[in-house]
Amino acid sequence: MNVVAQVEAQIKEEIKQALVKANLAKEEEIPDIILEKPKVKAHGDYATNIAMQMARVAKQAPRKIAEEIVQHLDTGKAMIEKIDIAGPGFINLFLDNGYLTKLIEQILAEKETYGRVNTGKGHKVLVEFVSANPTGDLHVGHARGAAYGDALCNILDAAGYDVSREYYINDAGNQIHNLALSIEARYMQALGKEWDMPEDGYHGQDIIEIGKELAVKDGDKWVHVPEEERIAYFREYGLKVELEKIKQDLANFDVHFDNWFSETSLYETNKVEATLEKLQEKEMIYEKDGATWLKSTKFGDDKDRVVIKNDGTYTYLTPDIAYHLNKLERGFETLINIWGADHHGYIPRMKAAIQALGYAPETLEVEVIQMVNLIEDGEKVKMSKRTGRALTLRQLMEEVGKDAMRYFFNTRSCDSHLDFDLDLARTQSNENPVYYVQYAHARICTMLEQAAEKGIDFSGFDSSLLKNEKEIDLLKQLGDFPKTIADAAEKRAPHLVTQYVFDLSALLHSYYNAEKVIKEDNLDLTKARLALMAAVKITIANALKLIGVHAPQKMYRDEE
RNA sequence: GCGCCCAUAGCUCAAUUGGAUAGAGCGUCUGACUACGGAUCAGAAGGUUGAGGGUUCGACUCCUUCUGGGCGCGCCA
Repeated sequence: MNVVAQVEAQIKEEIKQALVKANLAKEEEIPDIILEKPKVKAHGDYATNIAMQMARVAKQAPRKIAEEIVQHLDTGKAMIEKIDIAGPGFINLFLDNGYLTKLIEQILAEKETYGRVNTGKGHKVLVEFVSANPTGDLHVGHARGAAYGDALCNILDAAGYDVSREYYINDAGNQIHNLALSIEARYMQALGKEWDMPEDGYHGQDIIEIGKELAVKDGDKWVHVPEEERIAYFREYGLKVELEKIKQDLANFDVHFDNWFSETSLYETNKVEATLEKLQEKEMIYEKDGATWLKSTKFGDDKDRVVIKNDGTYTYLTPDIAYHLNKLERGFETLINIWGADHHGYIPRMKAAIQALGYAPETLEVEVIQMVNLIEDGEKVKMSKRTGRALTLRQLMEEVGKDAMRYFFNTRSCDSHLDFDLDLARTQSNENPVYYVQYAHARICTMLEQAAEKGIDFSGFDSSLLKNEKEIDLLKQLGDFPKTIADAAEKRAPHLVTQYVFDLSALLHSYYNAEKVIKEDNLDLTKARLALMAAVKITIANALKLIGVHAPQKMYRDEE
């Protein structure tokens, strides 16, 4: 446990004891005491609203309760220097911040593990994300999902969850057939033949390339084989090429999956039939109008859903239920799915299916990523994979860069719709806040390097010399890191980490401009400050790693 | 028509999940090293949190009605 958490726990305990000693409540009547960090410094290091919360139980005015608490509080044990009662009954606590300096030793010792907590307690979580159909390039929306999903996984891992990342490949359905037909058309066109694209074909540039590629490689070989054989080959070929591209793009984006799960494999291992049998046993499916239906209305869905059509084939839902059952059978306790907003209507039926199989509804959590609007020349660009008018992840990486993208997507909470101004991203990428944070890291590297050149290190430093306000602010922020991780994990909100590291960087820059770290006339102070800098450096790097952003030793600026 | 999401500074977004004076970036304006990197810093201006009603000590946050926008609503995937 880190020193900050220890101090907070101690304060909470002392407040609890004070309530008991003042005869305001029995120990078991006291709710969890919440310590808040006030926005305004005049309100202390911590504030608690416990007096207001206890007003009903104790049947007294909040301010009166607050006074009682203050009188009975053991300020020595809780390291409290001063207490105020303010407003309707807030208790503001001003701490002796001496304990904070111990943080530096802790951070320097823990290094890249600093910040890790164990609120997850080894809970097994499967996060499924991106899962785009292998029928074309990943676009901006997928990039957002990938950036969010990967950061979330990193954070869950840092919070002590046992996380797996998975990509579900829809390689069995109709859309793959359309892919094959689209490739066929492009292939024929590449050979100079008149050939119409299929109704629901994929019009992307990448498919045109595949058609050309095949024409060059195999000539007109596929014109002369039976259609069935040709389509089968194009299907397999297209799938392989598209999937490889997706894997490569994601790897370049620094997103790595533990498992690529193929829909086809569900059929090969008869999982779909087994799932239907299980639903049958539980009497969760029935027949009507020649089709088989899932009783999803039993679990809050609008209507029951077809699982076997009257032509005997499955709907999209059926293998998907089998897939989710398979996840659960592999021992995952919580399933987190990250879906685009255009699939949100699908959530109730999937949750219903989970319950129909006998699992609690909370087992499946769906995080919905809102749409990304692309703005170019001040106008919204309508994105569509079908028409091929989409900005791809790859293009975006070439123009903006991985770090800026991953940082940008994780400054927003995932349920906000957001506009991505392409012109802004192109022309002002140097104004992107990611450089601000990276610069803070690089600055510290430079300082440490220069100190080393002068033969100064921070061995035997005395952290109690760090007393000025900006140093205390930095220390407090450093101490907040573990809690930020726990918070971000619990709320599935990586943007809290991004905000955290931005704030830490702002404090660093401010400090840097106000105080000189390397003071050759004061070696003791220099050592202490260098140690602080090293601790900030570690923390920035750890935070950036969670978001998937590189922490550079030096900053290079592109020359115009 | 029904369901989900959203509406906060000129623009893009936050807000410790019900807390005190709603904060950042960009943009605008004023300042700062012959100094460890100026991709920085110090400061200013900018708000009836879409509108109305309710809940309570206290509301951007919860409930309700309305307005505006996005996305869904198939025996498609």
